[in-house]
Amino acid sequence: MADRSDTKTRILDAAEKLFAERGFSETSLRLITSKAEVNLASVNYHFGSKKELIRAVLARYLDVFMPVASAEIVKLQGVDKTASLHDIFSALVSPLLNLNQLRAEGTSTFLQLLGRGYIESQGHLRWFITTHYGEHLAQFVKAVADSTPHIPPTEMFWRLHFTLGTVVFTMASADALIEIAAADFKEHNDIEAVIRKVIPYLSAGVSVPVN
Amino acid sequence: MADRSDTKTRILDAAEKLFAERGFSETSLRLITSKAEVNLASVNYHFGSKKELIRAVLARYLDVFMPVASAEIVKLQGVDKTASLHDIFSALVSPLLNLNQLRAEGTSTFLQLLGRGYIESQGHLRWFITTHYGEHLAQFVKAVADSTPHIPPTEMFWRLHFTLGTVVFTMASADALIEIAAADFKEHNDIEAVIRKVIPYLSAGVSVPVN
DNA sequence: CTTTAATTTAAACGAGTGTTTAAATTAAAG
DNA sequence: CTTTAATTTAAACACTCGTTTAAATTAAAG
Repeated sequence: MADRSDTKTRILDAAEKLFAERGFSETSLRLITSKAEVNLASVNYHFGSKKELIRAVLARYLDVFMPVASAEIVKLQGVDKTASLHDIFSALVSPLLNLNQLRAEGTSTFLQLLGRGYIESQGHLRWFITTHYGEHLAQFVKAVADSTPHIPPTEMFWRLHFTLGTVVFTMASADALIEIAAADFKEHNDIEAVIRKVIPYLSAGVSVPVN
Repeated sequence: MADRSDTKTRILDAAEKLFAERGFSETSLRLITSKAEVNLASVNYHFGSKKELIRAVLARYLDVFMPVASAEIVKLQGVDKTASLHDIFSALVSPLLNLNQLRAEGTSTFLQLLGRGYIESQGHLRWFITTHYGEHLAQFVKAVADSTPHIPPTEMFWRLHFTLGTVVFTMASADALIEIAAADFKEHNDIEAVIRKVIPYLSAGVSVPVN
């Protein structure tokens, strides 16, 4: 097996790019394999099915991001027992930006994939993420809850989903929004600028007193 | 032409229900016409294409909602020159709930359709909404901007899109979230409860001072 | 070198999609 | 009643999709 992984990698690289910019169901295997310059059948040979390819694309990022993000949260809580919401969200910025070292446009690709995943999937991706990375998610949720003891758990449930919606939608359409902002306001942003804009918004929303 | 509109209405009713709960591209014309108990070809006969059917489904709600919402904003600004963000968002609640008188489950169907529309559409729905209801949207954006003069226009651009993301994502998955909240927290919500929960979150996020 | 395993390839399969057509049916107008 | 128009119907069209198959090719092992 010479470059057995070469074909796999070519597929993953082409797939993640296309998935991120057009969504999963709008991206056919024929488009992926033609961009990757590999045979159509090689997807099913190496990954089994399109569903498993989607999971593999996401796992390649999540396996890197999740442990690093977890470590940042732990580190933050070690330093500051009463970390603010803003601090907690900010702790995720460098793990996110590190993905640009993993692959070009890694950060925005990952965030867009996450957005697409939550928007499109009828369940199999939600299931995949929560069963494979559930402990990390639970740890993050706990950190957020501890930082805002005045918000009851049931209210926090809703606000975290509001937050998920904000992030997911913003990231899925980030490219378009950045373009519009440049055209209408002559303000040139990248994905990091968007992340830094959204954090105060989320922090304020999650922590606003009830009633 | 006896019940010419009957077939059209049967199609619209079946389509909006299916579109709201499974999305546009996941809903085939064959599924719609079988639920509506009409012939497959009648969709193309009455609406021309699937795209135009989608627009017709949305227009049936927007034509009712937009003028009423606009009127509420105007009324609010007449009474209170310095209406708060919370007031402005709250002014939309009764126009939204009025849709339940238009059709059963009207409010949640409309909000879910809006969410699906913004999430799924590759542009034609965004274009349709902004060109047909642009003045209403501009009026709403102005009201929000006037209520928060400390937020510069370019920052407001981003925050309104964050808001759109929150609403759209929450509403598209509202049914699932309401179910989970009932199962996990024994808290039974309807669409109105969700709307009332999201307003403080949005208000806080949009108005939080920059830096 | 020969054998065995892994991979790539071209082709086809079967199912699903939106749309179109032309005939049949129903309603409206003269 | 007859003619004309509107609507409904069944069938087919043309296309795309993910997946499978079996043969050809390439790499690894003995």
